[in-house]
Amino acid sequence: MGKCEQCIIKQFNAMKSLTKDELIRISGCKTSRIIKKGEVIFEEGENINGVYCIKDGICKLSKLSENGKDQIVKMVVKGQLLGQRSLITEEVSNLQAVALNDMEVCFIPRVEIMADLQNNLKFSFDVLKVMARDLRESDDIIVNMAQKTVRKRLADVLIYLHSNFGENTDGTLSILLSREDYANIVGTATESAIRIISQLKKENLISTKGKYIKIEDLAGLKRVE
Amino acid sequence: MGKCEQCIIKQFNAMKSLTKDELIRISGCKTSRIIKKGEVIFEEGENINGVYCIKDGICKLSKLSENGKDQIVKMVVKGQLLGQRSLITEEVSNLQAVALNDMEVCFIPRVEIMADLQNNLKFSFDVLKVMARDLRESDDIIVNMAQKTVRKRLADVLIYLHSNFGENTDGTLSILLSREDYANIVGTATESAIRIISQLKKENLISTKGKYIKIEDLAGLKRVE
DNA sequence: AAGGAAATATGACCAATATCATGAACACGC
DNA sequence: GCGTGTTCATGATATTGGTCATATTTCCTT
Repeated sequence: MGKCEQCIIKQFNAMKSLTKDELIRISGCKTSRIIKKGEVIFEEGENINGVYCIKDGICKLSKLSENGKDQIVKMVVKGQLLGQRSLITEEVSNLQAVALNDMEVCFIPRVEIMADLQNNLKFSFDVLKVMARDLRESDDIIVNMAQKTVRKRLADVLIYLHSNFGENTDGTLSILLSREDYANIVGTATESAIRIISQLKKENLISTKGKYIKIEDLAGLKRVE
Repeated sequence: MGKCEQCIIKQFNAMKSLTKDELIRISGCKTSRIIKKGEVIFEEGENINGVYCIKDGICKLSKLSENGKDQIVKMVVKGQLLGQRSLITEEVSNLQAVALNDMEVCFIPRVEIMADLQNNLKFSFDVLKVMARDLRESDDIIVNMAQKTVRKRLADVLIYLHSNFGENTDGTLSILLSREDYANIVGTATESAIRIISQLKKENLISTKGKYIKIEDLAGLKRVE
């Protein structure tokens, strides 16, 4: 099992602010785990009891709505921490986490992370920064949900996925989502998402290869209203 | 001007975790201010340069959408701090703040609050807790925006205002919002908000006295789908 | 108290999106 | 390779909500 103090992944999250001693301590109590695509990492209402540091892969965080639909509220990727909020509010998770591809994660038990949060000011301030940025992002999502059409939101998601997760060698988006996932991100019916994807295809803004989507005209996609 | 170390408002926010010395220092550099109803506290894109501690009153935080509509993302009330996020991300504000009634606030300059955030662990952890809870709330708002009808969202807002801000002696909601504000909270056209309010009135779930709204049948309002 | 501006209210119509139905393509176990 | 379930696709139709037009009421100014 890798050692935290030598792990390069921590560069991308607040754990870079931990001291060498703290990292060695964490290293001794963490557990590594492989999570397969589609596997549930934790459920809504579950006591997470710690934090996941994502060494590789991507997962979706979603919340079940009263109408039975899952709303995806965030994607958490390689380099980020998963589960901080519930840790800090000391409540069960309000979200479900599901792996979107095969993942490699380290799990750090609650008590260990809490000890550092309450002793290492630089660390807790770093987490604070991440949260403040998340809140800003949430504001934007709320505004988009409230004010933009489904078509515009879907175009935005494609652009977002492209700029954040990049493309495969054939130019398709490297992150593979089902049409239902797309619907659950923009908050619409699966049929509507499919319909709009077909439409964007007809307008030559994107193309599809099976489930894979390729952006053909990024500038055009940005112009979608 | 009041002294922070004796101010009871701090009980309701993270400032309760500051030491007496820190409070005395803050007290010496803070400025008190009365803000009239409708007045802008800060604009989107403005450098806030500090934090407001709300001694009395309520304000709305909104963001201008590309379609020209203002989306209200949060209400901040007596006892809470305003402007923490921008302070922490060290960016200009992403939101506009406008007073919904006459307010009394204390403004604490950035450097002073930052000093405490970076020296007092209990204080920064308390702010962290508030933010984690805000994030949780944001998740709920995103899900509601994405999955619920305007009618349901508006009913929810009325219930929220009732349970959070209470009622006047005549039973009307103590917080007075324009129909446009209601529209900007639920993310709809003003006409739609007006229409739905009229409809709820016809169904005897609420009644109105001028701009004031009174909840007549809370249980019924909760049943709205 | 009068006049005018702003907020509230309502109707008519249209566009966006949901829902239901059905079929085609694909994926997987045997 | 063959069913069989799942995902993708598309049509028909219903519903929701947005936009524009126009009253009506409220509120503010003078």
